[in-house]
Amino acid sequence: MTEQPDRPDESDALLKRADALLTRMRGSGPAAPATGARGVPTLSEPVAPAAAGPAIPTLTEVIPAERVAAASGEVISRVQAQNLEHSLYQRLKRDLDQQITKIMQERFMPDIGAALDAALARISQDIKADINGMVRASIDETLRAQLKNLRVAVDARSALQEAAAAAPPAGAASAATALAKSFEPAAIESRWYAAWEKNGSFRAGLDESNPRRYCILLPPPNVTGTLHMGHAFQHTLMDALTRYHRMRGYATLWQPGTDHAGIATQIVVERQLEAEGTSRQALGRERFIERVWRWKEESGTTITRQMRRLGASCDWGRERFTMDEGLSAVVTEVFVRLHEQGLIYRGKRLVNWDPVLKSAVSDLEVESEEESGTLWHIRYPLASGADFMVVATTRPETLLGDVAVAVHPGDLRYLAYLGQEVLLPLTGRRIPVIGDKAVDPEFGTGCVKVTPAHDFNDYQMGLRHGLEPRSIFTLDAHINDNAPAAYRGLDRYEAREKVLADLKEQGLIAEAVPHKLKVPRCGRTGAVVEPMLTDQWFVKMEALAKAGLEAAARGEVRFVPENWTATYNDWLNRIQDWCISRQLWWGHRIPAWYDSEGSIYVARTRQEAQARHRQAMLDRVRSGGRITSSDLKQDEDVLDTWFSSALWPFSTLGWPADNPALRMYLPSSVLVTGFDIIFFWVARMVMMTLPFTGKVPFREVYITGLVRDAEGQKMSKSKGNILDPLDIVDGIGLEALVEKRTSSLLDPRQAEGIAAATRRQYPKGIPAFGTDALRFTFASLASHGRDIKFDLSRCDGYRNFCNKLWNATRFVLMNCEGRDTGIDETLPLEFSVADRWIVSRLQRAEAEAHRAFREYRFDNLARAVYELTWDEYCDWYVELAKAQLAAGGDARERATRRTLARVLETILRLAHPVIPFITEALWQKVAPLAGKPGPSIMLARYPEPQPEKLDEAAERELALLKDLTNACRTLRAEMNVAPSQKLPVLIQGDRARLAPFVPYLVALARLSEVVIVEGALPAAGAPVSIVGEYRLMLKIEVDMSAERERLHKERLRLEAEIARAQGKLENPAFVERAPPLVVAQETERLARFRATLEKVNEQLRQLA
RNA sequence: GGGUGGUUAGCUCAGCGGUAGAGCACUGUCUUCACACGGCAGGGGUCACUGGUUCGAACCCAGUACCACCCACCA
Repeated sequence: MTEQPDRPDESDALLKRADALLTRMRGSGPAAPATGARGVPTLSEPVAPAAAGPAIPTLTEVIPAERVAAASGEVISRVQAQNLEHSLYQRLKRDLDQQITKIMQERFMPDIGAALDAALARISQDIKADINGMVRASIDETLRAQLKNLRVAVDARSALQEAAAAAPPAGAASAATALAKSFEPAAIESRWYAAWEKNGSFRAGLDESNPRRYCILLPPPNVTGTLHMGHAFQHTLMDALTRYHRMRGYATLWQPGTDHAGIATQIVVERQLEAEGTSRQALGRERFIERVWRWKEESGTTITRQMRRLGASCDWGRERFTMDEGLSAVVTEVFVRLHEQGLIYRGKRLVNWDPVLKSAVSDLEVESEEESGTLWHIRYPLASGADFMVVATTRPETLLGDVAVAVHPGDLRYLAYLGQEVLLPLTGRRIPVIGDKAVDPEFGTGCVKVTPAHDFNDYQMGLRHGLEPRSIFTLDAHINDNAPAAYRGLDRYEAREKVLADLKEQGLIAEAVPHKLKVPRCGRTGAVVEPMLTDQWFVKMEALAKAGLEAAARGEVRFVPENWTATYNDWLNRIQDWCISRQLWWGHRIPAWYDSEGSIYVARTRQEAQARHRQAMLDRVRSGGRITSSDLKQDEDVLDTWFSSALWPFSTLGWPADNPALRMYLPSSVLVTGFDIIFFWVARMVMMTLPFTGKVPFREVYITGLVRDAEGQKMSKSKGNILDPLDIVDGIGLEALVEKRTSSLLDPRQAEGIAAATRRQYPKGIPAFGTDALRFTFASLASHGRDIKFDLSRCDGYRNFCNKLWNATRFVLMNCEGRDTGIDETLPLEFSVADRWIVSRLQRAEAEAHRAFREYRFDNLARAVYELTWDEYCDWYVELAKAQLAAGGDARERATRRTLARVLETILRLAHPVIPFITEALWQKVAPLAGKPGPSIMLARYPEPQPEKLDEAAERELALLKDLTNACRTLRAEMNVAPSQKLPVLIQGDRARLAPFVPYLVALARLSEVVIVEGALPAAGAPVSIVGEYRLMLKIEVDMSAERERLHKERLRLEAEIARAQGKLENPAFVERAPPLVVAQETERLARFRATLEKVNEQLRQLA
């Protein structure tokens, strides 16, 4: 540090002198002619490319021919391109450096002197900078041109595989094989998933002697569906949980399967038929169902194939489908039993009716959206002719079905009209005016038209007043014959127009005010739902719901996060009977048969129903009645899809037959799902599983957030904002992405906007991140109680993490393969503070991982693994290990290698549940070095924390070393010391304590020398630097925190004492005895405590 | 109308009584021999607002505003 040759003013002066020298030399020197026309540049002249002496080599000169050939024939990945660029860059740079040096040496007289040398150093820097720019530009341009010319591979996957094939085979048995420079996920993923599945690693544990059992039921996706981000997210969590417990030695089952998804699937197939110019009606029921089955066979494997790509470790051998024979039998069995218990009944009720689908739908399937409409005020003339009553309605067409006008019984305005009749306009019918408390006198006119057949409230009102509902709609929502002839056959909206026009003509519309109203639409078809009186099957919910509530209250079913319990309870408390019949064709046919008189026989089979019928007829014959034919007709309807889903927890386990799986895995451990199906599915599973098995279906329900897009919008195909998880895994080009997003829009006019937004958001398409990076991202986003705005840039970070892990492994392999990693326990080992420290940190991370799994805090799990791996292992331990290995010493090196290998091996196991592929591939190579070779990481044990290995002393020492190192680095920066220069440092402190760090400090902070002094600081101006305040700072920190803690404890103690004293005071018995004294004492103590606090605070302020 | 959650760096989010954090983005610098998908150094915050509790509040309490979502619906 005695000289600073790089100071600008000095070197400028040097430069001028050098220029002068050169100018003189150019005139007479012998070097000039040799360079010909190019001439010799002066040092202060800008270096133009053409004048830079040797021509810059062209790309083809530098790239080995075979690589160019390889690159032009195939699509290369981004990483490969970068690697290529990087190596090119390095090579060009090296060549240029050499050339520059050579030119400098040849052209300039060696005796110009040291001054010129310094100037040369600077000028060559400038030249380098320029050349760097040119090289970058040239490479960039060339690569871009090259990429443009590349043929787009027909099959992206095969290209990927080719690319992967070029890399050394991952996980090969030979420990000597080198890893590729960067992590390339594709090959690893396909190789290992196949291996796991083939080896039966996912199979359910059916050993009943194992008391630890873990089971997750996969919420069955639609059989013909495709994987979306929500699935990928939840499956990641389920897979992590399953892998974690499997590695901990639990008997595990992740039960997969698919759902027949009645409405959704039927609609899809109907659309196909429509495109073919036919229809389900034309085909007939039987052929239509055949057709659906065919479609299921075709596309039913898509989603399970996609799940495999994500590494889902389900037991595929146990895969079930809700329409399988076995599961269908369970559905029938349950239906029959519920019917026998009187919990299923058939009846004519007002239900939500989808006029497009022509089926009933449950309340849950109806979604209300606010739309603007009009509130019409319509005059109903009194029958007496004396006056009008003005009713307000948003649905004027339903007046054709009115059976009364209602007012609030206490409404003084209309008191006189109660009991009178009004003349229903357009129909001439006379209907009564009734009083009902449900009418809000404040709203509208305070008069309500009552249409029991087409409104749920009116239906209830009708029941209360004994009014007969009058249906005016056909099942496809056209006016029926109950209405005046003029309206018959009109669609409901045409009817509205005509009714309004006719009323207007008769002067019966008093007012029309704009009004916001909620329009109920079917969640599936989007059609406006019509309340309709029809015959349907229902499940009585009251008793079932009560049992469900009690199970949660007893804690047998626990929600995580807990606040969802309230949602669950709330719904069960207000539950209505469940309409389970659907007028569809695709689904479980209701096991009920009718005879010609309409008597119902619910039975498991037609034979059973017929037997039942014969018995009934026999009874009737005996009592002298008539008999009907035994030609029974089965109910045409099918069951709500959710009926079979509700049975999933036991139907998949082979119920009602007793078997090991049923005994071991009911109740299952946890259900992982979104809040959107708490009602549809979660609650119903509890209610249906309890009565039939006496068990709850699952002990815990982990409710995940919903995956939304980067703007927080729900992802949906019709909005064109979907991300396909596999596109993140494999990558996708911009054009393909745009095509995908705009192909299935509800409104094709949006296409342009969506295409533009997509191009803006992903100008280069999506690069391939690999499954592990995607899974890690999901895990890191999975905090509680929040929806997930999926942000691709998070993926970036975790892809980098995978690469970091990959390269850390490369480092360990380079240093440990073929060397002594301390597997032979008899050889001496000498562990350093650093070794003990990283082991201690590892222990903490392990404890954190277990806690995270217990609490379903996958974000904390991800963070623990990330920070341990990157911030501790890579940033510090590996660097420290380099110093240790360089320092030499058998026992020390052995201990270092042993620690390097074992900690890494443990990290891999720790991370495996989240990032299964990369950990498996790396583990194959690392495990032997750690003395734990095995066929698969899946069979290795998950690390259990060993508290005895926590080493707080080592952690404190390392913290000190980190601080020292950082202080030295800061010092370097502040003193502006060039990276190539070494810096001597003097540290004041405890010699015995600091001495062990010296080698580390020298290596980590690029010091040339560390001197530790005790006592006084050296004189000012000495050629050393001082990191003297250092120890003092630490001391303050420690003292402050200790003091705080002491005060806090003291305060808690005093507060407790005061609370006790107050408790005594409130106790009359005590007050009688000796109250005043105690209070005085406690108050005084409190005052003293406050004074102490004041004092300490003052001290703290001063210190700060 | 009832309920739940949210508001912290440019963006996405952790933190939930004790010196404001991460990833991405940004600035500078470095082709060093695990990693440029990297290292090192850095900039960037009245933790929505107002009160209260506390020695101390992003954190606890009360209220306000705004944003989501769920449930029930007034025709």
